[in-house]
Amino acid sequence: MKEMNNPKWVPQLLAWYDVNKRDLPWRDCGDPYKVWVSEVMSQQTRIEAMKPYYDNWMRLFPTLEELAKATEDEVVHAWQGLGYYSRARNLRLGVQDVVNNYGGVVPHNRKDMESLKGVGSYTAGAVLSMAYGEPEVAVDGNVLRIYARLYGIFDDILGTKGKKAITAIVEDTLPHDRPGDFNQALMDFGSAVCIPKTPRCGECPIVNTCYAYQHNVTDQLPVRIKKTKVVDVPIFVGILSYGDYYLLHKRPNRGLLRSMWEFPSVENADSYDAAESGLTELVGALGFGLSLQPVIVKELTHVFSHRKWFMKAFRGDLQYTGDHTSIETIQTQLPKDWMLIKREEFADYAWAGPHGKLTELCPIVE
DNA sequence: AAAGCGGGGTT
DNA sequence: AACCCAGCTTT
Repeated sequence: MKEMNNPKWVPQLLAWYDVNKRDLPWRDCGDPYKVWVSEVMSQQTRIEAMKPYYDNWMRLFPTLEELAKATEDEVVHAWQGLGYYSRARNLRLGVQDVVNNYGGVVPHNRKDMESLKGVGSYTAGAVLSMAYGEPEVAVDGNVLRIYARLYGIFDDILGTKGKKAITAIVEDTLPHDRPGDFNQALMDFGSAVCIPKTPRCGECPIVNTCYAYQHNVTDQLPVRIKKTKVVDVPIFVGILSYGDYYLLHKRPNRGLLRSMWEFPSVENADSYDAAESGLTELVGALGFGLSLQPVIVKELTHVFSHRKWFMKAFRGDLQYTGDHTSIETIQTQLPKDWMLIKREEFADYAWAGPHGKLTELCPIVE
């Protein structure tokens, strides 16, 4: 085994953790499934935001086997509102892999762990160290920030070079007697003391060995260079009803908010008239005529990581242009990615982000 | 190496 | 309005 460097800040951080650690339901439970779920839910997400989802998830899918049996629609529905829905789909696939090919036992080594869907370098290290006590690092945004400051790393921590440089130091400083506690100590420390904007150096237990503090460059570290451009997208939305039923569309099985339900919409239309003809064409292909009311009933803006929706919602009434027939018959004749449902059934489906907020414009049916 | 993928709290 | 969060996958 490689010789381990154990600088004095490591036991100091562990001592801080022993006093200040957060009490979290998946912590110190020794259950790799619970740790796995919590780690995936935490990706790019604050702990406070995912906690209620975690509790609900464990009620719905308490074990690997229960989750493996669930449908994709069920897991996405349980994930609704949390974002990055591929996490839910991949978690289900990864768990199925473990049940089918690993005898239901989460792997104990990094190679097998990282082969599971949705499990990357960070999540593998987190699960292995926290659930099994394996000496594996878990390098996330907190760790990159903390080490950049502690060791004066001026490489871009979002780039490959910076991440590799820091990972090498983390591997060198990982205490093999308490790897799980150490990784979690870095998370809690990064969330409470060594925070992104203005680090609380006044209450930091390891300032005496911090490069950024000693050299007075805490305002320069870490270096993060990001270049995401947010594209503006105007969207006209039709809240279209046929009697007590609303017409909904399932987004395609690729791209943003894939396979989630939305009200019929037209992107990038530059006028009401263009939107009206777009919606008329959509429902026309289903056998409906449309009377759209030219009054905006709701206007809202929704920001994603790489685009921004400017939504204008209108009401409309549908007329069936085919032979007079029952609602049940019309429903069966619709393509798979369209449906007519009542307001009271809305809660049974996963809504495409901001479309869920438009449901409040629909009358309550008791 | 860069882009795609959500939503919400903080500054 | 910018920043950033217990990142991973696809291109």
